[in-house]
Amino acid sequence: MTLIENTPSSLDPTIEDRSMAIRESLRNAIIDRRLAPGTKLSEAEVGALFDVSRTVARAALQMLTFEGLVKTERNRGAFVSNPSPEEARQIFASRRLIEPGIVAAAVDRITSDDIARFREQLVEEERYMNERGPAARRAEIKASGDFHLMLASVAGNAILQRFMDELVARSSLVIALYGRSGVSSCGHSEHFAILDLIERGDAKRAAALMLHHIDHIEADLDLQPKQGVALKDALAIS
Amino acid sequence: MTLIENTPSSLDPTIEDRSMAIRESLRNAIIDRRLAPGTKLSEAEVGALFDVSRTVARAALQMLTFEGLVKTERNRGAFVSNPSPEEARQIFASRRLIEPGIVAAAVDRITSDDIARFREQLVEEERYMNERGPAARRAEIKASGDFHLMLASVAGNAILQRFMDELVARSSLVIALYGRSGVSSCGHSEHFAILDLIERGDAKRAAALMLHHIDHIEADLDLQPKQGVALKDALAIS
DNA sequence: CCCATTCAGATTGCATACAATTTGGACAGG
DNA sequence: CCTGTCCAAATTGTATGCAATCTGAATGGG
Repeated sequence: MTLIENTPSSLDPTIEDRSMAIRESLRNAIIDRRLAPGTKLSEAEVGALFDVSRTVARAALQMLTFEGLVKTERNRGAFVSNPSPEEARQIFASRRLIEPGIVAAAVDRITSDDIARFREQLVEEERYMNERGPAARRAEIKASGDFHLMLASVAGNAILQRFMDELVARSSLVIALYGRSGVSSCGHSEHFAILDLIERGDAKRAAALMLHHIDHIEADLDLQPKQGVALKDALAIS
Repeated sequence: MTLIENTPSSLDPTIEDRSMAIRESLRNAIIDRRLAPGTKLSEAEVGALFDVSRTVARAALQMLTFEGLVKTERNRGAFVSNPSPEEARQIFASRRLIEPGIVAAAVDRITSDDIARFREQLVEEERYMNERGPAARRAEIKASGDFHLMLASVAGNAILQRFMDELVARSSLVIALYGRSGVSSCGHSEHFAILDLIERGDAKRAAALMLHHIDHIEADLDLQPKQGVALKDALAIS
């Protein structure tokens, strides 16, 4: 019996669906800020870019719309989300609610292997911090978010992990729009401190520091309505 | 200038999309237990039922898949979700994390108008409780979930509200599969008690009671793997 | 009698064609 | 010059057709 299943490129097991692959690709482009908020994502254009029909491109855009990374207006098309200050506040309020619990769950489940992987990740994060240039900045933002996602993964709750996927991605958009300094420099050392507390099994302090950390991230934002956005929203409301 | 927009049936403003309407309809059928877990939802069948093409039906099923109410297997089709005991535990763990925070937020924002609406809702819930028959049971389950959703709506965070939409709907599926007594009778009185504490502004006790309430709901479950499900999962893993 | 193979029917995955809607500009009137 | 109307190009919404895949029963061999 021969293995007819030749598993063409199975690095990621979830690339069963081409629309899923496109979603991932666009997702990364959005959270990396290669696609700016407000950018139009026409079905034909996306389809041509990935060499698929509009049907598949449309499915990918629908998924991103569900995640809140893309906003579609009927008969007008899909655009990279342009979160309002109010949306930004809600995103961080949600994170304040969820992440301390994730940290507490991670304390109970984390292994020494996990901790080693976390340290590697934090070292990489540090490396990008010391580099210059927009590419390093993008990588730094991505790595910073990945810390929170790894934590969610260790916590062992697939549902919360999915919620965090969404919240971290949308946070990245918010920081791109309203961030004062790109990335708060204290964030990185706080990641280290949180990991230390988790390693020591101090769930209470780890959760408290995570709360503090989220406050810091949000404090670095300047949540004033952007001119263009405000105008657009006003038109949408009237 | 005549109003060409004749707004045919605009009770729900979000029925701009036919696929959205189908999603709502199927969603209600699933959480009402008119569609049992495991039921196959073929694109052609759904399309014929709602008099749309497979394209539109497919979009609705994709949305439900994203919400976790439907599970689709590639080249096989979509089925009403059959949550495993582990999934059930994760759903309730998520609710324990999120709902106390929602209650606390609701305390700060609730108006006397809201409270009146809540009391109406609870009276209706009580009415269904005293009725007999499967239709009343379905209505009771729905009403019981609606209490939690109204709370999320009052809390004023659209993101958390969407998370709760998903969690409550999936909880309904879990209760249908693993519920010992259908609906725990103490749940209703706890709803009243929670509302009272919210009205008095006692956020701490209200949140604590909500936690207790969720524990009660989960305690009423018998989270043993169902035979058929276990077999199916075993095949999927092997 | 049991088991592996094959094949037809059914269903999904995807592409394409057509209808409906929006948009921006041309154009006529004030 | 400004304004309102109308139309054509472009884009989305939807239906449908074809290819790929799965399922389950019929069939032939052991």
